[in-house]
Amino acid sequence: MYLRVLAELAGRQREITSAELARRTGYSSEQIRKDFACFGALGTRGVGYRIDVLQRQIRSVLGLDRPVPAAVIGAGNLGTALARYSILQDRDIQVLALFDVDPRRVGTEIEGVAIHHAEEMPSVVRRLGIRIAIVAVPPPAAQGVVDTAVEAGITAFLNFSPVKIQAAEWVHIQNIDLSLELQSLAYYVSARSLP
Amino acid sequence: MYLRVLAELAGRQREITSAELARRTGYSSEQIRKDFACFGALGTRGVGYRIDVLQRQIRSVLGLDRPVPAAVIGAGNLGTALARYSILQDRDIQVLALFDVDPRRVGTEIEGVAIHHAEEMPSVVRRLGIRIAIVAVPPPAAQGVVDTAVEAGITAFLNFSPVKIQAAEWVHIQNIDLSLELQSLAYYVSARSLP
DNA sequence: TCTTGTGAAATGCTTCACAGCA
DNA sequence: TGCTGTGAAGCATTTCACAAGA
Repeated sequence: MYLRVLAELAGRQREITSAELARRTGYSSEQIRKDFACFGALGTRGVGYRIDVLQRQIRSVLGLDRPVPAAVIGAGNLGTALARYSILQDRDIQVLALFDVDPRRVGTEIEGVAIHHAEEMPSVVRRLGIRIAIVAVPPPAAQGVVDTAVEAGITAFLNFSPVKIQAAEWVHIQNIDLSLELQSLAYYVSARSLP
Repeated sequence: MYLRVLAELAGRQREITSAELARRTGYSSEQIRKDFACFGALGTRGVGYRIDVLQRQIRSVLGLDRPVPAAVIGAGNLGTALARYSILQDRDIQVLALFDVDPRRVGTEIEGVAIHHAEEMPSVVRRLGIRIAIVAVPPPAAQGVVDTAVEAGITAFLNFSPVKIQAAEWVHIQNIDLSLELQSLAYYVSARSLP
């Protein structure tokens, strides 16, 4: 979030105060100063933080100082949409491959990125240096593709399947559960008691 | 999450203990008992909670005791995929309409659900009783479509645009920021220091 | 004078421990 | 005996308040 706000400001000014960042992000200024202190960024009292230094430092902490090769597993509706989204929007995470098991999809491409058969994962992952996988397969297939991907050397996952995936503790799995998000929305619908 | 686990168990058994739910969800048993106490569910000491009572009670608290009509705003790649996903997967949240401004899309349909022009939002929302909107439009358009939707009477949003949306405090906006999720993944990629 | 950097206080959340009931 | 229900304790996070430095 800091990177996003800083990118907007980068051309216009050289420094930014924690108070101004607070206004733009919605976090408190103390929180921001604590965060920055935590990853070693230091500001100038009476002035603020240098934007370019901050950007470099945050990128370095997040591991975004070079592009990170990624793959999308599952080239159905959601997988395809996510691939398009990531390819076009994100410069830091580069989607270099898709995987699927459907022979009608394998061999085609999305925005110039090839769809490989899931069995080719080990070789393709190694060849392209892929480090991140976005999982968008049907729930019953999720555990299996993650197992395969872990064996191929991937340790970071963004999982869209609504299932709890088991993996070694050094594997990071970040879940986005659309069903859960949708259902929890119902709670906030006002006037539920109306006819 | 409780509903998902309970649905799996519903046929097989009548009661469930907080300890067993803890095993299946990953939350602690005390947490679960506190949650259940909080929304008025009560179990039987020595036995556990009745699954059917629990389901009814959770649905009632969440406002899922009847289907909730919803719409998807933005029928691009992501919007279309989300619509398909919601229509097919979710029985509690019913996507009854899509909205877009592109005349090539307006008038067509996705899985039998019509794509309307965004200008028709007020009348369509009123006619179909829509209470939830899933926002999947380009960032610059997000604030505008939310304003329109709020005026049409929608108070709950699931926003996929990477922008902070301003709205009255009685409007609930839940954000899913794919860029942020992706970028934060980079942090968990192991061996960042390798060549 | 303005803003950082940070211990201390306050607040919120989770876990513990056990009384109470079927 | 087994499991719920819940105050109390422990732990974590956030906010406050202010000293220190440009």
